Amino acid sequence: MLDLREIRERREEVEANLRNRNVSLKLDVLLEADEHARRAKRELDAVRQRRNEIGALMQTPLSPAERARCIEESRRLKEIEAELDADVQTREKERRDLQMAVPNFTHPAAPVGPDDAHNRVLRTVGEPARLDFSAKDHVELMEALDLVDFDSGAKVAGQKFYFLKNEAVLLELALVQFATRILREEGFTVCITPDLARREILDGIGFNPRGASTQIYSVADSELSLIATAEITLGGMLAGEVLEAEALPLLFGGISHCFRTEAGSAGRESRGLYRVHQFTKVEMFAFTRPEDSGAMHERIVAIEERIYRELGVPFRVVDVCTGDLGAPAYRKYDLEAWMPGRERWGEITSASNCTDYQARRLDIRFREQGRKGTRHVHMLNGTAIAVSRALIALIENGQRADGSIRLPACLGLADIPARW
RNA sequence: GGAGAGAUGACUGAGAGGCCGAAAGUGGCAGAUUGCUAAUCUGUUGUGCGGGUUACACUGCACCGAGGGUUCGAAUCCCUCUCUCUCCGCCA
Repeated sequence: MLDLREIRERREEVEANLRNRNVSLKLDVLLEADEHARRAKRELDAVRQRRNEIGALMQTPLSPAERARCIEESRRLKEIEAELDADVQTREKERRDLQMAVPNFTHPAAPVGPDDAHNRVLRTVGEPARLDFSAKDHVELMEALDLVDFDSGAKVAGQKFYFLKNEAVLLELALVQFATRILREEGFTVCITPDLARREILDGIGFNPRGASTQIYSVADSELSLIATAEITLGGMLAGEVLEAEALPLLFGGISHCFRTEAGSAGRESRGLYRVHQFTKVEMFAFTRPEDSGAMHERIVAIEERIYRELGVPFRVVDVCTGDLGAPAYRKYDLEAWMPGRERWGEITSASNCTDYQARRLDIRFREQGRKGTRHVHMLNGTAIAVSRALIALIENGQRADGSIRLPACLGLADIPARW
């Protein structure tokens, strides 16, 4: 959410940003709604003022007749107030809905373009292995090695659910531990978070739990939804709090399951584990002072790079273009691993600097000595390890001609032996 | 799941229909002072949204967990919800 005053004052900039991001939204409509809401509020305040005056009068000595007149007027105003109040409510809601649709500002260096074809590759680490045999994809490999069972997943929970089995289970646990260890080394406070969260928290982070195209599963008859990422719970942790400047930056790691409906993405790049309804993820989250978020963003990507370097997976770092940024992100870097089975790069992590966009909504501020008032913190998130995607990268890159899978030493696991 | 207690400003904690945006203390900020690393004294110190001003000043409304209700008037009374604590039950 952007500040309304800022939208008013930086109108040109906001409109240019909407174009760059390919968001069709009429700012006029919002500004008009804002005008209406403020006018309605002014009228309401005037009525309330009068009623307060009457209240004060009632405390002074009055004749019974005057008294009766006051009560009468106040009663009458009360009805008007109720009407005006309802009007203010609806107008403010209108305004808020529109305001929420305005995406964050964009880092000036982010590439401009409508879709991911315009993402900029910043650097490539490692090289796609040249295999002297024809590469299999992870589905083929994992089914042959009895590491995954999609059929049973579908039977029990539906398409795009799966049972992870045998060495793949150890692999998931090892990956989670590996990432957790690194995050602790890097100074993160590591948490296992709830897998569900309240609607207002989802909203604050920028996920919409309702609507036709929602990515979010909601629990019927409750305010709860299954989280799509621990970004939601970690960001929500400090909702409504005022932090001390000296306490910043605050770094949290979160281990959680992630649930996604993947509405509308059927068939697209969805083979095997690439796009599933549930997976495990270790997430990084940072709360910083505004002036520190740029450097923190670089640091988060550096940690992601460290993780995948140690895992020995070839990857590249991509600066995501304006049209492909989510609404809250000011700038976003993705890591894309080489996936031999698909013979292309596939997203394995994502690091976003959301500046104060989420903090304003969640009301997370900080106070510092010598400065009046409080400011909103900047919030950043990044993937340490999304297990399902990491499995694809590890298994496809680790495959050998004999059908066995080589695993990186840092996980402390033996290679997975061939079964045929 | 059952019974009870509670939620007040950055924090502790009073307030029990109008004199309460809210005592007092702590902390923060500004100043005074003192021969010694801090004490003492004085002042000041909430947030949001409006109006107003070049900018201040000034000013209106709202906010005492959230949402409703009663009342001319609610932090205070009633209802619902959320959360915290205590006890009992149940369970992993």
